Amino acid sequence: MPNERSVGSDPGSRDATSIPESIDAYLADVAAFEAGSGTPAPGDGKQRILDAAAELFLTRGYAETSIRLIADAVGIKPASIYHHFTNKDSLLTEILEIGMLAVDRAFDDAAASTPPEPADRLERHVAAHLEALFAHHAFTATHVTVFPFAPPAVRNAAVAARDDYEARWAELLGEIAPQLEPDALRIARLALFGAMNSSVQWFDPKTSSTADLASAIARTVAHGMIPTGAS
Amino acid sequence: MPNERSVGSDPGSRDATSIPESIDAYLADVAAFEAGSGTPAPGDGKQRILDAAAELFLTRGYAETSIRLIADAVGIKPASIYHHFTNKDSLLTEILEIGMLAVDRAFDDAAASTPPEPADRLERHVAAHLEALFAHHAFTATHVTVFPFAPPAVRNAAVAARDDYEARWAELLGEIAPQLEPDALRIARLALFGAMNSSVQWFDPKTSSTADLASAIARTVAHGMIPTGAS
DNA sequence: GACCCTACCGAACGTTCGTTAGGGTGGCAA
DNA sequence: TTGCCACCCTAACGAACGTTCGGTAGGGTC
Repeated sequence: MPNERSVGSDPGSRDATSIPESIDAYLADVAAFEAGSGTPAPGDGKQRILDAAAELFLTRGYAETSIRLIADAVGIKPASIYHHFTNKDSLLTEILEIGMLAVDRAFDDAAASTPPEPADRLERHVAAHLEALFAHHAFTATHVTVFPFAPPAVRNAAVAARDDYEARWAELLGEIAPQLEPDALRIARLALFGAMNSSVQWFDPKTSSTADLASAIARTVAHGMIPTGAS
Repeated sequence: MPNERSVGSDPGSRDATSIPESIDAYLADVAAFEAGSGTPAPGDGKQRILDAAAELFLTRGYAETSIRLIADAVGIKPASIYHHFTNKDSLLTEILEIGMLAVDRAFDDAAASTPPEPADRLERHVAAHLEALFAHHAFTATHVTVFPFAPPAVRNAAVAARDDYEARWAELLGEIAPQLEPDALRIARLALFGAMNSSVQWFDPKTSSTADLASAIARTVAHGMIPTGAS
């Protein structure tokens, strides 16, 4: 309920700062690209800017990444970026929205299938979050490390979607662990978020599988790392 | 056990804007360490620069915080900062060293007392880490959020001490949860770090006690958030 | 008084920043 | 053919950046 799904695939309207459509187009193009078609799609320039900027923002930081550096990475001149984005802030805003959309859809997919056991349900959602985190790594991980230092205007534009996503997790964990009090539940939720999101800084999806990571984290969170018996 | 001895005993500090921090112990150590040059360095002004810079780096980010902004916060002119620090990088380096020293000493204190139960031992160390995290908040939290985007030279200078601290935790958790395999142990350790350190972004030590936070996190990590059930 | 030292300042340096103005393509629609 | 439009360019703007330099006030030491 909290999240809005009325995206649609209508590429018609283009209101100066109308962003959701382009996000949808972006995700569609990414899916098409990953499906095998390596041909440069129309509107390719903007997405290449987004990709390069997200990667640079993530590795270097927002303020440390200049427009000129992004332009060099794409292979164009700095002024050309302003044909696709009104300013640097809007570039980061769009990246954050793409990342939020990715994890939100992953939550949808995980919620669609309903495992019986609470532990399995938790693990499925943890796996969905982590897979989205690394599948669209540059866009989702930006939420973890870059967001805290983003300009206030950018943070304010992204905070609503973030709150919605956290609310979905709060509801889920409330059902999974009904015995926990609200305070403990809130701490457990935020600690779980910290544990999962911190993995973008130390987990390499090329050496291990995200499924293994998800099961390890989910198992620890579900049953703890000390075998039952000790008080 | 927590090391907060000389908070307000001396009327030496005359300013109301500075955050009360017990960094004098650190400065004594630095003076003893650099005894070769023979410069005693009383350093009241330097201390205020460190406090203001740490707070600004933490809230705004490193690149986003200008030397002029730090100088304004302290009440001096930008050029005066270069009397105490060779450049901006060295300012961040020193802040990171102070933060690392704080958590490392907290680990020492926690290790000095040896509780019998693994769960109690874990909780004591979690509490020690979290208390250091919030007692020297601006200096320790900088390691969490600012470090990833610090200039490479600064990161390289701080990475050794960070590795040492992580190794101490790895040994501790290996003793607490000997049944876990190395891979699972590593993930559990890093996930625990992510959970604890993320609290600097959502926990307010003024509304709740860090001890409650520590027990909540430690209990979740030790026994999980799902009551004893089949996996 | 001569000398040194710490702490700070005013003024400026050269560089990089985000951003804008204006011009030139090539392709597609009429 | 003409006109438009998406796209990218060169060139430059003012502002802010980290940093340096020469200088000064004050205090301690012989």
